[in-house]
Amino acid sequence: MNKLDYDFFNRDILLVAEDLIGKTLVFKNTKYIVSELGIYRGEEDTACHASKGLTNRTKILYDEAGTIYVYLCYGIHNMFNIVTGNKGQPQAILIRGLNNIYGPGKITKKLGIDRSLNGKTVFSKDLYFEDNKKTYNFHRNKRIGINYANEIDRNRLWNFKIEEKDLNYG
DNA sequence: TCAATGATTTTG
DNA sequence: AAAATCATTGAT
Repeated sequence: MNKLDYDFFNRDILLVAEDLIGKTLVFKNTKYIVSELGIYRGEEDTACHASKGLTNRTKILYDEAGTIYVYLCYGIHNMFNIVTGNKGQPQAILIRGLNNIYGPGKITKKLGIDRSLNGKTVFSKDLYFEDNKKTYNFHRNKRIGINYANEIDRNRLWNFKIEEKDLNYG
């Protein structure tokens, strides 16, 4: 019905991110509002894992739109990303907030998402996104945790966030 | 402000 | 083969 399809994700990541913030993630029949996300856009983005080119780890970013990219950060936290854009164009959206839970590692811990989902897609029965026909007010902030990137990329407003007070479920 | 904790990447 | 680097979090 309102399931977000391949064409939705097969666009430039900035367009996808604008539309994905505030949409619903359906994971194992439970619904969550996407309340915060981060954008990592191509080899030119020094904050993006693909800035070092194609490696065994980053090759997943070059895959089809809608592919899931999960990697382990700091040996503890699984990071849940969705690949966007044309195949061969390494872009991914990091899901940083669901409902009032903010923090990419907290989300995957709560939902039980780990690297076994790496390479799967967001077009499955257990995991997909849908349009809830609602609009939310959100803010554009600097990305978090990317001090290793150059100044231009550090200053990009590629973190989108819906404040908790602006969330309404129902 | 700092330790936990391990896959990935580089040779610091 | 060894060291450094992390898209973080929760506890001091």
